[in-house]
Amino acid sequence: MVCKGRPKTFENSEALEKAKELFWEKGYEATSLSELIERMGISRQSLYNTFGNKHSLFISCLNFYIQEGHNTLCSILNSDEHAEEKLNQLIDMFLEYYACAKSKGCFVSFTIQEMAQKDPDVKSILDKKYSKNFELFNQFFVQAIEKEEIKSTLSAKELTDLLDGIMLGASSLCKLPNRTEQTKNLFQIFLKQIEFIKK
Amino acid sequence: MVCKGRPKTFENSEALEKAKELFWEKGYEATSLSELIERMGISRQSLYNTFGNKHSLFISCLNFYIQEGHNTLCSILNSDEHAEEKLNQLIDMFLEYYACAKSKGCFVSFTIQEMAQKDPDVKSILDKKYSKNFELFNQFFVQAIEKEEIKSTLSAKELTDLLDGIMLGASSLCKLPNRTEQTKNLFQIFLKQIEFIKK
DNA sequence: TGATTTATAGACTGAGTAGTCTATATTAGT
DNA sequence: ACTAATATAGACTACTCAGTCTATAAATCA
Repeated sequence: MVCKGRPKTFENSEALEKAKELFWEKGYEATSLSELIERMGISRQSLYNTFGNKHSLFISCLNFYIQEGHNTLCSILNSDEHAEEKLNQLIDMFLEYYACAKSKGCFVSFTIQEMAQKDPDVKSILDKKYSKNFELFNQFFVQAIEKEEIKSTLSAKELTDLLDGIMLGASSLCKLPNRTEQTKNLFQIFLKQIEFIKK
Repeated sequence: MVCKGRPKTFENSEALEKAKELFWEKGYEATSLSELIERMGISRQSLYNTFGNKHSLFISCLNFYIQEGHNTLCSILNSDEHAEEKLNQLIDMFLEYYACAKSKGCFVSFTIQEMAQKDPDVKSILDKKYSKNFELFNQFFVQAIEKEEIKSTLSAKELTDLLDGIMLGASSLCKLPNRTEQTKNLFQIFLKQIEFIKK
């Protein structure tokens, strides 16, 4: 079914991806519509037609980013690998994607700081994201302990809280200059909490 | 020595304090000069006469905040108490002042996210702040181990990195709704890394 | 070809921005 | 009382902001 009318010159998902990167770099307030239009490569009217307004575009970007992150997380944690391998993959992914290579930090962390308190929509999205995240990690640690792949003096819940907290900390730390070593070190300290059992 | 001319109707430090609170709440970009003037209770021209412009006012606020925090930290860590008591005071102070009571989070964490990458002045200030912070914590742990007040499977440097990381994480986490327990829990997990030795 | 529908380029709007200027108020010193 | 110096209230400027409007372009369908 082809539609009537002049066809769009862009893909929604590609434009959204570019908007996401700009908001990720600059935050909500510092990003202007002119910049968005330029970066997304679409006209002003097309932006409003397709994405509503600046705020709803931001919300779409945030949800898009969160969904991507969730998919990546699931694909790592739901594999058939040993828990140690999964954790290493998780940490490598985090360091590569968020923390070190580009020092971009994490869009969600940025948004927590900038928007969580003043924007109810954002607050609700972030709240749900972290609840879901918690469930995912917690389930992983519970199962890994049950399967006797790992042992720790910390409980599954404590390991979850600690990993969550360290990831949040790391995504701020990595935005400072020359903190790559310290950022990586945080995760090494986390791994020290766990004894891995190979069968 | 009294100066010529019409006297100011405000104290610099009081006005700065109020500006600091506004920037802390809203960040740099979302805070307008009109709001600053209103909150500080001074005239527009007085703001420019006394503090330069919006950017230099922000820098002054940031330095002011960092200096306050540093003083508090020093007064806790340089006391004659046992290391356990010092750590408890530190954590209580952090939770009370930054994390829980007001859920305001930490001005520095906010600024890392919003400004560290794009503003060289801010970047340099934050870099120095965290280097100084690291030295302070590291020295504390080195001495506490030397004095045999604490023992840990982690080194002084690792304890320092972990505490730094957890504080950064906590100051993001606490901005989300209903994360008080999880925020507090992070520090309890940290304390589990340490065995305290009473004489 | 002509009617209809959708997309786009770019002008436009009203509000708000950071920062400046001007006129006046309030002090100290002579 | 007059001068010099500083502070302040508020008008003003040039610009940018998010969002809208208009005219035109490009497609389908009859």
